Amino acid sequence: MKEHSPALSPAERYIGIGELARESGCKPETVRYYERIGLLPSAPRNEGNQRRYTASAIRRLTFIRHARDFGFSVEAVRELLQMADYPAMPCEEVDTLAKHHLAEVEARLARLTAVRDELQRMINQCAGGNIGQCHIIDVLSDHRLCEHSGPHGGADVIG
Amino acid sequence: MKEHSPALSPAERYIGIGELARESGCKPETVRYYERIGLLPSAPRNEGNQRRYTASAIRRLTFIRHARDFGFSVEAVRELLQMADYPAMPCEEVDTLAKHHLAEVEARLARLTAVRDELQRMINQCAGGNIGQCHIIDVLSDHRLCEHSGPHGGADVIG
DNA sequence: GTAATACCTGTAGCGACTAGAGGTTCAAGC
DNA sequence: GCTTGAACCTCTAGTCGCTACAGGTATTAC
Repeated sequence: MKEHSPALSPAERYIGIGELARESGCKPETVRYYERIGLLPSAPRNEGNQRRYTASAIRRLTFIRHARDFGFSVEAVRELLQMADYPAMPCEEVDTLAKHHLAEVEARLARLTAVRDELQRMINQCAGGNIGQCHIIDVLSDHRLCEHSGPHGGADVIG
Repeated sequence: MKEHSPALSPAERYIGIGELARESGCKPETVRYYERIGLLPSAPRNEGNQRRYTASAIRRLTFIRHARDFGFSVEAVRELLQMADYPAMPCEEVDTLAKHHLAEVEARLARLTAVRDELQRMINQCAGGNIGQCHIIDVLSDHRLCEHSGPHGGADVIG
């Protein structure tokens, strides 16, 4: 099938989902997923029902991908996208969102650092004998052997 | 209903799933989940079909909880538990597992640190005008504005 | 005896994708 | 025009490690 709109400038030529995915660094499945959850608008289709995209989709998807790389949740990205659509609005909310996210990242960093230190400590103290004498197993068996006696934060914080 | 075995020493008295959960710092649902996936052995039941536990279950669950707090995956915990069950074996494998996990934690730390720095940088550079001039939106729109130009590692690494 | 609490099973949901089945469309070469 | 293979389509289910709920039973305290 031919393209829907045959006369487009190079800047507005249509591309398929595969090329969009390559350009923006994600997979076609992910693009369809983002469309399904409303992060990307429903793409126009050609006569064969395949999605066609222009450069603006590449920009939007790159923005999404990049914000996700920064660890913003999909919901936060949704808000950021809405804000980015209104360039005349004050950027206070963007600032707040970013600062909130920074605080979360810093908290995770702190917990992850504590975990790293404790892991290092227990590995260093393992003398290499058998499991019965192994300090690693000891520490895992008994929380009191940790330097930092609080919980390390839960696995969700770590991984 | 009465307990199955009425004459137990204090060290071997049976407790219910709620007390086990409190003792080891997780929830009853999680305990049942661990049993279902085979991290905990099937608990014996009383005549009313309720799970009864002894102190050894508390120890095993505490071990699991603690290893999870360190960020070990459930599969890694499964291996650690198997190893802990054979105290006479050399602890090389435990060591390897722990070191492997440490390496992953360090990699995550590095990526998370890069994300924090970039977030800080973009927040600091935001002059507080409107969204059209907002550096935060700019950076998210254009990866080239990052100091570290590689991908930050994907959201899974972050959150 | 009764009421509150704890427990049971089974199923579905979370977040953010990812993978696969089973079918259609497109682009290129002959 | 025909064939082949890649790219695309939809829909569903799986990942990880729980968590929550519905609808029922058992235990415990008063």
